[in-house]
Amino acid sequence: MKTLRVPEATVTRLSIYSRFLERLDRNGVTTVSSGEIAEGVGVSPAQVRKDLAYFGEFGTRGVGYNVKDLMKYTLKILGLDQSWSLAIMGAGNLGFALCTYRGFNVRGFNIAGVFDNDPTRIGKRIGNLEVQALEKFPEIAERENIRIGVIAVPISAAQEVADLLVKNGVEAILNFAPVALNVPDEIEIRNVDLSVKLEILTFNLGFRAAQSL
Amino acid sequence: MKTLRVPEATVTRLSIYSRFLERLDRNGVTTVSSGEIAEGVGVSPAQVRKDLAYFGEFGTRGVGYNVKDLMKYTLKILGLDQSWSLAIMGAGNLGFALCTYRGFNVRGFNIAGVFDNDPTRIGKRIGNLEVQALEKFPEIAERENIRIGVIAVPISAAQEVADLLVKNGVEAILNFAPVALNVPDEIEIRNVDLSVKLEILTFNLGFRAAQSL
DNA sequence: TAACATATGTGAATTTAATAACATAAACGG
DNA sequence: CCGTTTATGTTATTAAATTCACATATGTTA
Repeated sequence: MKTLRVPEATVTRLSIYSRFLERLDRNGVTTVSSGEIAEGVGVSPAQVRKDLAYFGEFGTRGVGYNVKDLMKYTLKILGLDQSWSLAIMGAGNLGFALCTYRGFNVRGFNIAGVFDNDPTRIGKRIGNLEVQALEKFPEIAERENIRIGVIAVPISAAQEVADLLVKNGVEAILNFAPVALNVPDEIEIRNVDLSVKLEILTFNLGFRAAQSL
Repeated sequence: MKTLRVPEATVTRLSIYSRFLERLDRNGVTTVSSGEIAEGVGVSPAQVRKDLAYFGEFGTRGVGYNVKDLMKYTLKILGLDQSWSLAIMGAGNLGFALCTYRGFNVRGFNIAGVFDNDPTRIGKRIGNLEVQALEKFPEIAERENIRIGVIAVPISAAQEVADLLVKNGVEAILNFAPVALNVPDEIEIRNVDLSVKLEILTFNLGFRAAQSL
């Protein structure tokens, strides 16, 4: 098998293309060109074609791409032709927002449990979920086949929660705590840092000001 | 002036170094090496030095970096030696979580207003803030000198809100709606897409499974 | 004070990603 | 059925980012 490494930036864009295609499909658009996708998501047409080329030939020369088909292909590539069970670790404001975030359901993610260790939060309902004690995680993780954990706890608890996830068979972690977590190499982990992008903005605003002196 | 373009990845890491340095400082650490920073945030030592080199020489050969000093430098570079007033647009669950997110205050961001157009939300309190009607934005933006707007509204309202921000002098936008917004070139805009990173995880889990066949 | 250990700063080499350019294939019109 | 148009897929080119390697500077010890 020809195993060509796919750049993470390509996967990121694929996820964005995929959602754009879903929108086109909902709007009844049947055919789309790389140029239109590029325009819609803010990249170059060559980039779109190059990204898709990692995975095969999906278009028709002189015509473009069939929206429904390409949508399905992108979903398949991203592993979204199946449903994934998530656990949200932490039922604070961020955990709450993640539990109720529509975007996850739409893309086939199923929030199978919310966990916290704060007694005042345990038992509370979030939508049709009930906040569970952390101790319940092993049992529920097994029953619900939870392969992905989302960490939405304070920095001080993040490593401990990551350990709990790993110990109970979670294979991938999305970490919202602004700290580098220590996990075995075989665990997929990505961080989402809410203030980093804000600081890119302030950097650029300052930088621009400096350059116009 | 020598204007060397700074890669965005460098700025991203700088933000992460900066926070790591604050943590070291809180823990009473006074000196740190590029290797220790690298270890702490998960990059290579050469990367740390290269990143810092865009902005000057901050260390002492054979010794390392003074934690307090380097922390101040990184904050300065990121534009965080001043306070920035933000507006959170959208008082849904995500907007709520962002309003109460500690990480922003810690880094010098001041949430100067929360806005929504839903009458059932307007007037509600979030911490010491009161949700304001969207119509109040121009007045409050001017009074509070809001230069950064955070979009936490549904896709359907995102472009309209972006237009409102731009029209009222906002210079930078952090967009949580999973859609490419149209703004003038001089506006700094960055997107945070909560499901993209999850889909990188599912892609990798699937990819790994495919490779082990 | 000389030799050694340590860790920065940086130019060169390497790797990786993005862009451009173009050959190829499909559709259409006369 | 041939020429024209269009848009893909792919190769070549350019650009960018990362890693490497080492010269340089500092502190320490004998």
